[in-house]
Amino acid sequence: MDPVARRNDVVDALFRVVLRDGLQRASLRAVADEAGLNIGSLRHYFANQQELMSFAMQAMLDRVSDRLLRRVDEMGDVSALTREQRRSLTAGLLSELLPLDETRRAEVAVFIDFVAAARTHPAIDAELARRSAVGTRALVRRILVRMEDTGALRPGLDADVETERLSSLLDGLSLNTVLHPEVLSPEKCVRVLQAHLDDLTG
Amino acid sequence: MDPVARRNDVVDALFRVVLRDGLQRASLRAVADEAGLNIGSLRHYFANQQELMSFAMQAMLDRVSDRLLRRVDEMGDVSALTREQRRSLTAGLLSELLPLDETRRAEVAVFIDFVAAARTHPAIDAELARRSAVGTRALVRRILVRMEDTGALRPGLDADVETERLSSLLDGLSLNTVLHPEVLSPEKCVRVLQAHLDDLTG
DNA sequence: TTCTATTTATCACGGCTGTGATAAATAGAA
DNA sequence: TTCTATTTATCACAGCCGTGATAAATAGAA
Repeated sequence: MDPVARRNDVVDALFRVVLRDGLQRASLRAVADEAGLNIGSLRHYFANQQELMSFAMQAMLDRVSDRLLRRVDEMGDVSALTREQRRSLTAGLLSELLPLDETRRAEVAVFIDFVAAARTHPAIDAELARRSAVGTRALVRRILVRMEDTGALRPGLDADVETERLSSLLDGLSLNTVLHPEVLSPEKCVRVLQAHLDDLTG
Repeated sequence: MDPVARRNDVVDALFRVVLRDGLQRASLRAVADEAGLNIGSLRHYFANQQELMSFAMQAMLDRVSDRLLRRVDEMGDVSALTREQRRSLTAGLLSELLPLDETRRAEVAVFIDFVAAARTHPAIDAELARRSAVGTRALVRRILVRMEDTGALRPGLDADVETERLSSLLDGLSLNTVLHPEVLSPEKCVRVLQAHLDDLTG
């Protein structure tokens, strides 16, 4: 059996447990049960809890990152597009970070548990959580710079401030869509993002 | 001994534990130790874990709510103020929700653990978390409406969308300031909020 | 003082936790 | 087939958990 595939199976099981019962209940035994493995087998692939958690969090970040890169690849040559088309692509790219379907909703739910736990839980790598925040801001900043280069950005904006404003808005929208779906629906989530991008365009 | 004061002492101890070690480690024994009580004493004031958690979360919401109301009271007659003064008051009021000092930082840190756990943890009242989200939006909406009434709001804005945009921005800013202080400082947090309010003014 | 209600303090139980140690089963190469 | 390395499966241990039950101490009123 391919050990890489096995580890991914375990990570999938972990995500299901966290989504359903919360990170609190994601014990080694619970994850092993969910994966249909004996705890001994699980421990053969992950020496201890810390290793499993770090691997799982890294795997989640990789998945999101891969999806984003695939989006960028599919975009192709941007210079040949109209301003309207470019705006749509930008919105689509950032939407990749929002919990708009069940897959991304699960990801964000698990992610919230992870970053919240990273503040205090010894087995969860706080550095990984920090890197994801930095990564989001790097992406958002690149998008804003590109908008500015193509003249799509309203003049007189502070790049630092606008990067943080859009990044934190995305985080807040994700948080509320997942934790309070009856307060913030995915559709409204998109409308808010759209409104913000329109505002930046001026 | 005043039972009300005792319960508040316990809640304070709970907050300290959650801030330092996370909600995960806030067991009845740990909270009792932090409060300098025997677990038996603690259980005399709180029959079980669920009762303690609900009471603590309610207490936290009350504290924030009280601070907001006090702010509103101190504002007095708004109509006598200049536009600039009113803008400053608005920013100050909303800043009450941001983790700008150690007190509010602790509150937000505890709050994050609570709302995240509310999604799955049986002992934590999810309805309370929902109400706090609804409450924030009611406050933000009232502020936006008041701005519109005094002509301080840029025309052509969708109230629903702007309410959610500002609310989620506040949530995102709070989240990142607490979880990634090296990425988002309290000072930058304020600057971002200020920029957003300026944007709404037009 | 005596009685009563409040408050504080222990003990015990079953259950779950991560993990060390070790045995059993399986698969693949020689 | 035989040997070896991988994979799977158990057992045990110390530690923490919430909670039920009950005893001890304290305070305040009669």
